[in-house]
Amino acid sequence: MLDEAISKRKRTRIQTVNREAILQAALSVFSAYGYRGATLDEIAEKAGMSKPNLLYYFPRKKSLYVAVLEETLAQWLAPLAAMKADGDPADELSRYIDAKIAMSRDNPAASRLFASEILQGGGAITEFLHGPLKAIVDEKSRIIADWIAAGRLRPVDPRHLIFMIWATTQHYADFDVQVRAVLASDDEGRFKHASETIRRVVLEGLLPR
Amino acid sequence: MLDEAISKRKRTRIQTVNREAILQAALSVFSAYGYRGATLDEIAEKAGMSKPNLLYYFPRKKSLYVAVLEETLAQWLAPLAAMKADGDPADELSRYIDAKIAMSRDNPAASRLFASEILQGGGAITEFLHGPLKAIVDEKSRIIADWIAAGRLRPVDPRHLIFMIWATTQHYADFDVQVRAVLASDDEGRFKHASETIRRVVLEGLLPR
DNA sequence: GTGAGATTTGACCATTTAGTCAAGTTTTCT
DNA sequence: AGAAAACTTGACTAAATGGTCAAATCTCAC
Repeated sequence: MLDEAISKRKRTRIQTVNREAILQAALSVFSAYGYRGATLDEIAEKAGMSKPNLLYYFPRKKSLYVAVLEETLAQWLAPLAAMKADGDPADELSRYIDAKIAMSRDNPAASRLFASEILQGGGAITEFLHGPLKAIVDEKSRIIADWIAAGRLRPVDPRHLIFMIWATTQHYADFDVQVRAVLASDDEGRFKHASETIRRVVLEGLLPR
Repeated sequence: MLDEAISKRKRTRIQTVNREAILQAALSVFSAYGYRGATLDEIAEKAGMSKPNLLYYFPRKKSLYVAVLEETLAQWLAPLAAMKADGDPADELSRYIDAKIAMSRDNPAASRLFASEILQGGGAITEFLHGPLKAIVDEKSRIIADWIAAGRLRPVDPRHLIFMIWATTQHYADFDVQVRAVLASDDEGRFKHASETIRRVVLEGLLPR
C-alpha cells in the first residue's frame, strides 16, 4: 500500500519527516555493516520508531536498501558530471579532485555505503553500473582523450585516470579508520593534505611541460 | 579444547587439511559479506563439512574471523616491507606498485576482506593498525622523506603518497565489479593497464626533471 | 468537533543463526 | 588386532531477525 504507492502520491508532513529519519538511520547502519549485516531493529531504533512503523514506510528490507542506495548514487555522479570539455584540464581535474575529497569529508557514510555495495558484488546496482555510470565515464573519457589529442594533457588511459581519482579520494572516507591510525593523532588537516597530494601528483604527472 | 590448544601442539594431517579448507572458505565468505553478514553454515558448506565439525576447529565465529584476518595481514604488509632505502626511488616505487597490483589480481578476496574489515570500523585489527602497520608506514615514510631531501624525489607528503598507492592498486580488487562494468567487456588487460597508468602518473609526477 | 484516513505499536510468527552435546566413526599408535 | 585419541555429525537450543496483523491513537479537511 505504501512505498511505491506513497512515492507517487504527494507526501504528508509526517511522511516526509519519517522517511528522512529512516533513510538517514538506514544509511548509517547499512554503510557500517553492509546489507546482510544490517538489522531493521537497529535502523528503527536509530530512526526513533518501532520496527513495524519503519516497515509501514518501507515494507521490505530490500526496498529500504534500494531507496538509500538511489539517493546516494545521484550524489555520487554529480561531481563527475560537472567536468566540462571547454575548461582548462588543470582546473577541471583539480575541481573534480576537490569535490570528491569534499564528499569523503562531508558524507563518508555515503561513500562507504557505495563501497560496501560494490564490495559485496554490486547486485543491487548492476543497472546503474552498466547504465548511467558507464555512460558518464565514457563521455568524460572522450573529453580527456580530446585534451590529450590537443596536447593539453600527457598521454594516459582516461578510464584508469578516472579510477585513480575515485580510488584516491574515496580512500579517505572508506579507509578512514586506517588513515587515522597511520597519521599523527587524528590529523585534522588530513583532507587538505590529501587533496594537495593527489592534485600535485596527478597534475605534475599529466600536465605537459 | 581445540583452537588455542591445537595451534600450540603439532597438527595432525587431517587438521592441516581441514583448517586450510575452512580458512579458504571463510576468506571467500567473510570477504563477500563482512563479518556480520557471513554465516557459519555457508562457510561450512563451502569447506565441505558440517557446521559442528567446523566449530570443532574454530570454536567461535570470531576466532575463525581473526584467524583468516591474521593470515591476510601478513601478506598485506610484505610488499611494503620490501621497499629499500638504498634502491633507486623510481625502481622501488615501481616495484611496489606492481607488487600491489599483482596482489589485487591474484588474491582479490584478501584485499576485499581487509577492505571490509576497515569499512566496518576495523575493530578486530585496531592493534595491527596502530602497531605493525603504523610502524612500517613510519619507517618507509622516513625513507621517502630522505629521497626527497636528497633531491631524488619531488616534495610530497610520504604518508599520503603511500595512501595513494594503496588506494589505486587495491581499487582493482575491491571495486572489481565497478571496474568491469565501466571498462570494455571484461578487459583482460585491465591489471596491466592499471599498473602502467599508476606508475606513469606517480613517477612522472614525482621524479625530478 | 468529527470522521475518514493516516500513523503507530504490542504481540506474535516463521526462519535463520551461533553454538552445544552426546553418540558415533575413523585414524593412529603400539 | 585393539584401544586411545582424533574426528564427525544429527539433533537440538536459545537468541536474533524479517515480517505480519489487528487494535489503538493521531491528524486534518470539512
